[in-house]
Amino acid sequence: MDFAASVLYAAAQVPRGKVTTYKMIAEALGKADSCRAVGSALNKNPDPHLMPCYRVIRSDGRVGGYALGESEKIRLLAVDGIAVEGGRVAGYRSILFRPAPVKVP
DNA sequence: ATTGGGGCCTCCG
DNA sequence: TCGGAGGCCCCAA
Repeated sequence: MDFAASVLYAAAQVPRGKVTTYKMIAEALGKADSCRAVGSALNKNPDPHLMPCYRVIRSDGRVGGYALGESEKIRLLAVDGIAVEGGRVAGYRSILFRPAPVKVP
């Protein structure tokens, strides 16, 4: 399992109505300081519509970027019932989901 | 709140 | 093949 696939796998674990952060995913892969690389992987992900990477936000609560545009990301979050106000996810602290560690041999 | 520096991965020259 | 730049970032001043 390569890096990109691991990232997608971790992101896919996030249930509807919850969010996770780039950092958490990095940690789930055992590489806590590769958060930026995680963003890269999600950005180049093959199926933005099948892969809910919009549920991945920054650790400070800001939405971060999105391949299809930040506004689109916000819209998709709204569909999940997650409100974004002033560029930040409202009450993101209480809906954070930590993905299970991904074994990467 | 801002700013600067750092580490990880991928793509292009 | 090798090197450099950039990206859906993070943390400490």
